[in-house]
Amino acid sequence: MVVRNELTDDETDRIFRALADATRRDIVTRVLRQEQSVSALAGHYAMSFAAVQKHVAVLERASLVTKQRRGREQVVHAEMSTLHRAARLLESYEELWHGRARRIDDLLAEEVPPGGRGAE
Amino acid sequence: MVVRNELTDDETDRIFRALADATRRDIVTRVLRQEQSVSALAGHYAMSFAAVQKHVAVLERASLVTKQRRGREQVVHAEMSTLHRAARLLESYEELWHGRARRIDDLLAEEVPPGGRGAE
DNA sequence: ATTTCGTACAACCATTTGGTTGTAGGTTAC
DNA sequence: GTAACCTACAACCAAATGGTTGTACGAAAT
Repeated sequence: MVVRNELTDDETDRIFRALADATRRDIVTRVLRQEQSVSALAGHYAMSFAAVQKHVAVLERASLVTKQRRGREQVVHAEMSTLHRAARLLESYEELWHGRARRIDDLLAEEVPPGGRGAE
Repeated sequence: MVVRNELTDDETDRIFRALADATRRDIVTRVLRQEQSVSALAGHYAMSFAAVQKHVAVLERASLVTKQRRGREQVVHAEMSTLHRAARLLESYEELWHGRARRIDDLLAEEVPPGGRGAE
């Protein structure tokens, strides 16, 4: 299987949206430590089983977790590669910022290249 | 000023939710490269000025950017520390995974002697 | 002074989200 | 077989999201 290292906008949307909820982040940390069935996960939260199931589904659509049947249980485990790629994306933002100092030198040297307004 | 290195659930919610939109991520990368006024930013997108203004407000509430008045413009610049802390959070998930075979309890028992790793 | 520019904000709308309950199907246990 | 358990999914609801237009106000340019 070919593993692209870059994320599409949609994939990134789903990943960050999935991580933008404390319950889902908690689910992620739990299954990072140890994979668990959906109902085992549900036992930890003060909400219905169906609600937890939905949260898992959101994480699954974001490829942050996968499910695997085992008997009558569905075992949830973390998908590290996705988490890693999200981390790399944020790190690339940091790199972008660190490269900003160089750009400022250029600006000072050149003082606003002509035609700066139009493009893109 | 004391800079907590950990994020509350609410802060983390806001950060990831803010990043879960392609337009807002693009705004972040633009102001990471170079700070820009809100209207300059708005010029880059096929949506109303008010919509862009709202996106900036979402990023601002997440502390991913700050605004600074300059003349009649409001200049948006990136808040690296927040981006960095989000990146660190994801990295801590990765560390969690790498250490998952070990007993976490031992780590917790030993960690953080009072005053140990406070300010940054 | 008047106009123009950049911003702020309210009101409105369609869609999505995060929760609920209820129903149904497949597995394991008795 | 029957009961109990785990999961799936639909229907429903309140609240949040992402967009719009319109109005208003301060700063700058004329």
